Amino acid sequence: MPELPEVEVVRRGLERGVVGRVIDGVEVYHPRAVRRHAAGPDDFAAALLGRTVTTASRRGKYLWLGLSPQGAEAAGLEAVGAAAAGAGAAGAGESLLGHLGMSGQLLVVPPDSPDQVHLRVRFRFGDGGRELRFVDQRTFGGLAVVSGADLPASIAHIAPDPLAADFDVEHFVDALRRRRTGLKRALLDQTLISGVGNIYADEALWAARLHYARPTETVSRAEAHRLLEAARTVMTAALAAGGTSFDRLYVSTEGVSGLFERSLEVYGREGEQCSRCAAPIRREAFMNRSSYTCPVCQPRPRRARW
DNA sequence: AGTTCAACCTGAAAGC
DNA sequence: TGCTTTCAGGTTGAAC
Repeated sequence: MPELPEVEVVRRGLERGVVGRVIDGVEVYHPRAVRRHAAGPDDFAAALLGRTVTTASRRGKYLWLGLSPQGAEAAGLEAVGAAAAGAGAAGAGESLLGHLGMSGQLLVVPPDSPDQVHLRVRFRFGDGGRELRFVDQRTFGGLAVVSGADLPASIAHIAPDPLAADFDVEHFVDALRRRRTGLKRALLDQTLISGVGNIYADEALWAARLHYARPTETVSRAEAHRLLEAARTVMTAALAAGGTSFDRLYVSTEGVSGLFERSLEVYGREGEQCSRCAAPIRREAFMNRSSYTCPVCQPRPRRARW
């Protein structure tokens, strides 16, 4: 699934492709895609009609589109201005919140382009231009209209991500060392640090020369800083490359794959040589998925914790 | 209260 | 060839 860099690529595409436009048609083809919208698919569609998309935001792997106030659909630009003026009030406004899950895509495509096999929701716009389509093979992702524009209340539990301006490094270091779990489990816990998934967790741990089973309480402050810096470096580089695409399940809003796969050091490289020490990269089962490490650069701790 | 794990899905690839 | 098993970028809710 898309992790922070991939979701940020999509957010930028939405900013270019749908901000400032008026939604004038919503079709939900699979109710599971809007299961987080408690009032159901019909209410989901009705709540969006006539509203202007004002902003495209992201925290970790969640993204959301700010919506003009209901009933302010008359003129697109006017609505944008009204929403911007009201954005100062805490908790005000509504948003279209989305998560891509393991296989979700948000595509901005011409209305006459053929429907994708796993098309779940279609959004048409008043200008008759490109549509927004939510496509999701496995339906782990989803969309909902929620309250809150700055940070929707429903994702208040998600921690800031390491590329966010408000990420508090010292708070993260303290919170990490207070945990009683394995280091990779902590990295994947979106309430501690968000945006990191299985790929970038393994890449950051390799770059910081730390093993995933290190008990968090034994991680020094310096090691925690090193790990965070590694995560920032690898995700920034991945973003510059357009993200990581193993297959066609992750693509940008334009349908373009990312190129970072070729820069991965350990993830998906079982048996290949570590670029630092030439030892063969090892793959192990971990939390019903896989972890990739260099057995030499990242020795297993004597006291390991999964 | 903090931590862990099964469950939610579809499809491609590997195994037999 | 075809059937079965395994695996895939994630999150939640409930159990411990």
